Formats: sequence, structure tokens, C-alpha cells
Amino acid sequence: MAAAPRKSKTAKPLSSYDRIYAVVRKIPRGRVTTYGAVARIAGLPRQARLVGYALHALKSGTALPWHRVINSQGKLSLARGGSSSGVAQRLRLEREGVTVDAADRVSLKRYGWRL
DNA sequence: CCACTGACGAGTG
DNA sequence: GCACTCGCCAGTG
Repeated sequence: MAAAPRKSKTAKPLSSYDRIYAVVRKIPRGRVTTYGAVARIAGLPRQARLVGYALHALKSGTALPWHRVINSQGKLSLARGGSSSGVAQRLRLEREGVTVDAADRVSLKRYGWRL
């Protein structure tokens, strides 16, 4: 087959976001992971901030288990104060069997997802 | 182009 | 365990 001319002019439409989403999709149910871990697995070491940024850019209705992604302190990054999304994340986690502390903390020791 | 902000991580006290 | 500082990258004004 004589070559396949890519009509895409932009060389890299594939931003790091796609990789992050791919990793999040791999997170098993009833388990949680940290931003740093996702970034690392996605091939973006030290870019935990980008992971958070990517997840925040998600729209409602996205079939992505973003609620399973928390910070290294085992705390829900969103639940600060009582944001709607924060409460939703907590509910979703508990619904999967993940116990959330009153301080919006999850035991990474118990539910920490390990590759 | 520059400055500020943001779902964070790791180190230090 | 929490607060502060520095580093990393992307988006917005």
C-alpha cells in the first residue's frame, strides 16, 4: 500500500492528557491511586500537576474513574470545604467499597493501587 | 512574551 | 500529620 498520507497537519495532537486518561481507565474498581503514580505510569514523571489539570478539564458524564485518583497524602483533592464534585467523589468511592475518613482521607495502605 | 494560577509531589521543620 | 518552599507544565489575561 503506497503510503498513507496523514491529513493531520499538527504533528502532535496527542497531548499528555490522553496518556493520563488511559492510565486512569486502567484503575481497578474498589482501588485508588495517586496523581504522581498516574503521571509516572503515563510516562510523565514529576508532572502530577498535569494529571490534576487534565482531570479537571474533564466534562461531566465522562466515563472515567477520576474519583479513584487522589493525592499522595491519601486525601481527596476536591473535597476541600465541600465542593459538589468533592462530595460526589467521596460517595462514589464508598459505593465501591472504599472507606473515606471524616477528613476526606483514604487509606492508601488498604486501597492504594499498585502496579 | 510575561506573570499568575492551578484536582500535586517531595523535602524540611 | 500539617505548613511552607521549590519545581514541573499548561492555560488564561
